Amino acid sequence: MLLPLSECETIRVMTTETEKSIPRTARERARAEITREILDVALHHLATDGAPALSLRAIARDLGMASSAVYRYVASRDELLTRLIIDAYNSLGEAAEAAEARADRSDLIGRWSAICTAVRSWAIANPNRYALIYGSPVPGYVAPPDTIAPGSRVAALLTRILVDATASGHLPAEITSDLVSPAASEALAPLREFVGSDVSDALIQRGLIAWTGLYGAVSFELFGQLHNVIGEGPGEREAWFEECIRRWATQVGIA
Amino acid sequence: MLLPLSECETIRVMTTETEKSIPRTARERARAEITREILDVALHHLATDGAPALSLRAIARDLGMASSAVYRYVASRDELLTRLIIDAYNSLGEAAEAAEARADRSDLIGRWSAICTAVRSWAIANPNRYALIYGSPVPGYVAPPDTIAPGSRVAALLTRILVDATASGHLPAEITSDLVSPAASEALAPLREFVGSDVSDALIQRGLIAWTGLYGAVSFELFGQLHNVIGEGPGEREAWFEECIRRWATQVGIA
DNA sequence: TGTACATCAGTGAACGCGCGTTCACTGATGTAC
DNA sequence: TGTACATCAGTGAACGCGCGTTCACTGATGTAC
Repeated sequence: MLLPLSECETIRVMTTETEKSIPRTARERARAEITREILDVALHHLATDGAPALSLRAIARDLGMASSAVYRYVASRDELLTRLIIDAYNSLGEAAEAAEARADRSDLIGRWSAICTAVRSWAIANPNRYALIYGSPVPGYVAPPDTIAPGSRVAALLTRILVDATASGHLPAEITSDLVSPAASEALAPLREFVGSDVSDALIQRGLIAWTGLYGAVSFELFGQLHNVIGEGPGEREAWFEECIRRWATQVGIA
Repeated sequence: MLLPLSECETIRVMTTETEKSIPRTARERARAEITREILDVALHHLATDGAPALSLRAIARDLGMASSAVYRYVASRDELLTRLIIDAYNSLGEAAEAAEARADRSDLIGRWSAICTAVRSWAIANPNRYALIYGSPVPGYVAPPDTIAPGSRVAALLTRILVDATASGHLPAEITSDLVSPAASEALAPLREFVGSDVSDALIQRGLIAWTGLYGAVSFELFGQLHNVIGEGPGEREAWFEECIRRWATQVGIA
């Protein structure tokens, strides 16, 4: 699910100008517009009924066209799902990137916090899109490789903080002296290719736990696993999440 | 999703002898047997095709009976789902309890580790059952209150370790002196009722993060989010998970 | 600028499938006298 | 122990629904001369 950091910059450009040159002919313009409409309606169905209930016929119905006409724009239901997945990853990635960009570069904890908060906010605003990318996989559906790059955007942001933290030289001793078992170090090989060689195994491992912890916490909240665990009054969930952020940041030595 | 600790002991008894007194008449015996068969076939379908594809008609077909006959044993598809959910929670809970019981009572880290490992092993052995209870909720389905108690069993085990850790007096100073924001403390109120008043807010918060982290890690592994992140060679995932356990345990002050 | 042909969007009917659930009915099992 | 009645399991047909996908076709838009 990850791409080397070096390639990540290009992705951002690619995805934002995904609708490349302005369409010339009337046909091309109409095509782009209707494709957009189909995706919008699909997104709306996704938001209200969830992915399993997503149906090409229902989309066609909403758009007032024959169900067969949709096939001029979308090859199959699976392809539509793939587009929605990529779209969701990009939407989440953009939200996180925008939030992180607002923080001072040297304010590592501020950047960390901005990302976590953005992920949670986006998930709450788009529960079904979140479930689509981070919930249980749809049985029988296999995500094509095009989803990998968009799916790496948030992770890339977090990783960059670890790199910067290492470069700053301010990491606490307990982390710089911390070691990881040789077997675990080996298991981190794929990530190492992504992160580069400056960051220590221990810090990678800690970052990884924070990363899985972030999504674990958001998923639990979203999927109802925190009922009767964390209060649901105004601000309570936020206060709790703040504490989580603080602890994750401490874990990776930037708090 | 949680029940006061005091009530948890009784649940264990309840659920293990859920098939109460031995059925007397032939009819009752047959009924119990066929109900069992229906659940078994449902479980098998769940394992191979996942929850969304679960169908009463398919189950009837496999059992060689008319589709309408299933309704003598199961009120509706939703009710069947509920039974499978409860069953899954109990199966997971029993696995975790059994593993934890094998550790010495005073060996807190051993108990902690046993629980985490049991959860992961069970999830890997039963991916669709895991997805059923910890994956994205089925749109339109609402879990009835009967699922709460079985769903609390693992959490109860972890909580008891926090209680014992507090009672032991061996918690490191950084935890006993750690504080949580007043707002977060308030948010923890529902949990506090579950845990009792001995355990500090900070420790509850840390336990909570470890808890969500555990399921976050297992979900990520199971749902394919760790592809190209953690190596998939023999023992690599296990080595990585061991490190996670170690860090979570450190977080709650028992490592 | 005008015509001939190719390209493409959209239609409507059809195929073949599966699903959950209900209902009137038959026949076996259990129970009370 | 035997009979009369009630209970229950299981059948098969039906209702009404929705789905993904294909295909031959019409009519509009684009292109090359």
